[in-house]
Amino acid sequence: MMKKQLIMEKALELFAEKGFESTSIQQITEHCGISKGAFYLSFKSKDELILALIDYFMMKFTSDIDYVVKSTKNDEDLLYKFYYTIFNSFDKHADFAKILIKEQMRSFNEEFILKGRIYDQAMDTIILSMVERLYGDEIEQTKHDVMYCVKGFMKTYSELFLFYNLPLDLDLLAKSLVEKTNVLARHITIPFISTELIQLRQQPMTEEATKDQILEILEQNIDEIEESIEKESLILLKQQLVEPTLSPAIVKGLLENIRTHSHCKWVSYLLRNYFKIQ
Amino acid sequence: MMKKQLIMEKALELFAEKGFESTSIQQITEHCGISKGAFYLSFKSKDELILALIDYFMMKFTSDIDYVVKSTKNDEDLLYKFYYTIFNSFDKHADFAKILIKEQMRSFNEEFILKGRIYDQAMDTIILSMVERLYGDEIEQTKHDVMYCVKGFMKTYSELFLFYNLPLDLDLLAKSLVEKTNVLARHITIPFISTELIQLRQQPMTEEATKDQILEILEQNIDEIEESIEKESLILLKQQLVEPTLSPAIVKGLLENIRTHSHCKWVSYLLRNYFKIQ
DNA sequence: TATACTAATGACTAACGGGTCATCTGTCAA
DNA sequence: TTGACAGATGACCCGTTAGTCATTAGTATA
Repeated sequence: MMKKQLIMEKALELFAEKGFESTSIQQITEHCGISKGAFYLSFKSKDELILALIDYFMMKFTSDIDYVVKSTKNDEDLLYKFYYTIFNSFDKHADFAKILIKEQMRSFNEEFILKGRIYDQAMDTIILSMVERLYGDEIEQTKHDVMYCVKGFMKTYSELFLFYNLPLDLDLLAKSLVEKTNVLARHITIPFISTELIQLRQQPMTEEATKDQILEILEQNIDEIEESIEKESLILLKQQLVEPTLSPAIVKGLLENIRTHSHCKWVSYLLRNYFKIQ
Repeated sequence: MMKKQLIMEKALELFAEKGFESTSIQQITEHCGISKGAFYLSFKSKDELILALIDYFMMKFTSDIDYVVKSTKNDEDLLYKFYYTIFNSFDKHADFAKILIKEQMRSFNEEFILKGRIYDQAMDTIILSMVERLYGDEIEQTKHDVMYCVKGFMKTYSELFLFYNLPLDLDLLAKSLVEKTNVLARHITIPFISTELIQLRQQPMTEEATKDQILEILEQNIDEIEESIEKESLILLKQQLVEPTLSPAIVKGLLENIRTHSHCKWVSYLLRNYFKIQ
């Protein structure tokens, strides 16, 4: 509802400025112009608010970038579109990007770490698939290093405009990083990150959303939105999940119908992976 | 004195685990086996403790790496030694490295930001001088990008072993990053970070230690250490600062005398820059 | 032993944190 | 006008925090 949105927006501003822990509920409610009690009508606790924010934006980021990678047919454009989309999202949602970088590794809550790792690995998978597609078997040995460098570029270069308020030339930044990525991928020969290392890193969890989990989110989404093409698409996708009858082309079309709907981005991402749709 | 050292060491462990804000004085004193009052005999406040820790380690890191870069004559070894030294320091002082990365951008205190920026820029200067020396004028346009990528590698790759407890092959890591750096420096043509951008980033402050500031630290150091070659060297260097009479060779020798003394690393770094000693 | 002085203690304060709940307000149907 | 009820309020609870200070323990000197 309205209130929840307001609180999330206003809290985000404060979190970006001072971090989670240094921002009190008092300050949030004052910034919203509501009472303390009203806050607890929308969220059960401060942690729930934080988790809601993380989920909201990370689902957005992850599904957006996954779509860009999977839908771009031309390999020539792929890297450019990838970087452009990433930094454009960071720029548009600068407040969240800031807290993402600021709070990245903080371990004050088990659940936060788990959430963080899940999205981190989703991003790893997306980047790795892109790297494999672009450079093929030739870089089998060094692909994880390339993936890791791409992540490094993302984080390092985003700090430049997030924390120093420097003017951002998105086009130049993307082109510059495309070149750097290509140069690295085509010339490096000494891998540091081996497959074993990656597996060790991932050992704590390998959350693959199950059919039931997707179904649950799907039903929740259906309840939330009003009668529309999107709602119909969701219902059809739900039936397809329970009992597959439709052709891949139809499924892909249905997914396209819901892709841009802000509430359905995440379920669209999950379904794309579940149905193995490019 | 003894107590101060104990508190710093024990606090570091807790900070690395839970962060500054989530660690209370109570917990620190319990972990030290001392009373709360005893803490305040050594430090005026929690902030003073944090600043002392930052200064202690950042001076160490910065002066160590500066010395390595300036004292390595063979260009072939330079990058390798650079990366090796950095990651070795991070590995040896993992607790501090963790809080450095965790708390990097947190802005709960103006003074911390300033401190952070000063050391950040000192590191920028060191890396840039190394890049200029290794690759010369050919990369005039892209040198800042190369410098920034080196910093990115440092941060990104250190997370791998700091937060995932993965086994670390220092030699392989250094070799792997040397290759990556060389590849980037020799092939990239599209600069993103221009000189103007760097200047904009640095505008808030360009702390160049003045003669008086160095003198002050020098006197403090002289008071702190006992009669020894190091103390004599410091006194001679102080005289040289007030009234230059000694030859560069002698100054260099004196600096070498104090370089390894843990209390003098920072003043040695400042003097090396002041006297323009390679 | 008496004195003087420093090092150390921990009960205490004041402030602030997240979270609760009795109370109030505004609206709408009867 | 009355009653019912969802939405909103903020005083209040209780735990925790940084920081203080009167008191005590320990030790060196006379």
